[in-house]
Amino acid sequence: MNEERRATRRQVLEVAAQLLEEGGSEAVSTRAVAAAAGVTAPALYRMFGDKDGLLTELAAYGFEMYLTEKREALALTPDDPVADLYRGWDLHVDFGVQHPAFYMLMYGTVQPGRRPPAADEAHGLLVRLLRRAAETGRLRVPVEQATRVIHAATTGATLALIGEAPSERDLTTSARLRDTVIASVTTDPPAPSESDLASRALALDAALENALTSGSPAVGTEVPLRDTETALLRDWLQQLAG
Amino acid sequence: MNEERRATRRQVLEVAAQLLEEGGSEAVSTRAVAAAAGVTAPALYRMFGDKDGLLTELAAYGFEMYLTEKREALALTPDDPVADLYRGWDLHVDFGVQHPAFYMLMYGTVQPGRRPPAADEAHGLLVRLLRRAAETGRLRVPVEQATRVIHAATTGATLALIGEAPSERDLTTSARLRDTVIASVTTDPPAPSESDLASRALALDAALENALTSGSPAVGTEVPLRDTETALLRDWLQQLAG
DNA sequence: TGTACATCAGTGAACGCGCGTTCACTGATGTAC
DNA sequence: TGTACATCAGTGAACGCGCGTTCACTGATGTAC
Repeated sequence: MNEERRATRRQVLEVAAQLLEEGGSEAVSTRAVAAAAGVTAPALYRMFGDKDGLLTELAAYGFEMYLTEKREALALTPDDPVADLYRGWDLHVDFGVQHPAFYMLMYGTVQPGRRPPAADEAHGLLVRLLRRAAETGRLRVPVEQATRVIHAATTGATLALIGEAPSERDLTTSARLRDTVIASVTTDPPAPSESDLASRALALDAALENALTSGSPAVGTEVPLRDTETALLRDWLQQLAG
Repeated sequence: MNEERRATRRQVLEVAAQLLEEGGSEAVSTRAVAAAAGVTAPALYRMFGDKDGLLTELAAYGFEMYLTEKREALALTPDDPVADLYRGWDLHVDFGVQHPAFYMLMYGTVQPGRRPPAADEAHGLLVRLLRRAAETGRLRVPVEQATRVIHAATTGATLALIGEAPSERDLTTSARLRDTVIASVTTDPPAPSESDLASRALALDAALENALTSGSPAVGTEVPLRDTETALLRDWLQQLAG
């Protein structure tokens, strides 16, 4: 009954999630989870290996919850990737405020240099958004830099909100920071007449990146240059962008 | 021997600080601190009340350390408060990177709506800096708003840096965010010819705030209006600023 | 179709540990006469 | 100056607890003949 086992596992995670939301990360002990889920301790160890395994899966569960909650809102705007950046910011902050304990499990830095994998997935989501913006020439700086800046600012805004008592929370701080930061890495839609060297170089670079990393080359995605030539070209593009 | 007791207390805090820096907050248990400091458990309880008392004093000790480290760098620039904002940002981030465990004790949100008092003191430092900027007409938004935005962005940048492995840390992210955010709340030095309504209104408001809250009125700091008049005036100033 | 065996998720019970905290007591210091 | 007493920081030892984890075992399920 593989099916049944997966259901039990799922239920254990739901119970753990509830404990986390109600009592913070301290409330999530192997014993508390096992007891609340009506499961014996060794059964839990068989499922998740050890406590760390449980927490990792719990973080993944939280990320899945995030995606489920925001599914429809996450639909991409066809021709305005920058608008998606604004929406992405708000969804991120909103999730953090709604689920502070989960957010801290996913984004709270426990040890220097160690990030939970769920945060990586969320990071990937942001990178995809920014790559799309770069492809349409809306990015003023390289994707990597934009990612770092937006990530730092978003988590800062969210954690600051979480740290405040619910009564004195002020969402305009997040909105203000959002507008400032996103504006600083994006450009207005380029008018056909004007030639913005930097953003066009970045747009081409993003397209190259995409073509090189995507598995199966579709029409228009083959790079007809040699590897060394491509590398040199991308180096020049970076220079034009800088 | 009150002197001696204070020295012991100090030494216990130093030992606790060392444990914190080496092993993170988990390493700071009452037993571990007592043992490492060569003190019995009840002695430690007599000194700090309970574990929470110890942690609170430890956070305060960390803030004191911050001030000591940065003492000379914190000297204010006489006529450019905005430059001080830049410097303050860098000092903050630098401290966080140098002392991640302390930083997380001081700024890491443990429970929603609860902030350690040491963070309040650091917050006060920022408010003072911004009030000075407002007084010279260099602020584009009210002090309160500027504080929130800068605080969120600074902690976000610092925590992001701490979360990265030391090898892949990139200080330009912090610098970029710093420039963007500070520029968004400040203005260039006002030229005498142009009359920037908003920033002048804010400058007057900041001066009023100062005059009202400072204990002993010095020359030029008395407010000759009635309370209700002052309140109305400040309301108008806020409107002009908005 | 029936029996013998292997696999393995789950059980009941316990392991040792480090934790925060507190007990009854000691012994040094300061104070009053 | 000397004695009696009060104060109180510090001692040695223990409290009970919840923790992560593991033991030997059961019993249901699936597989081979």
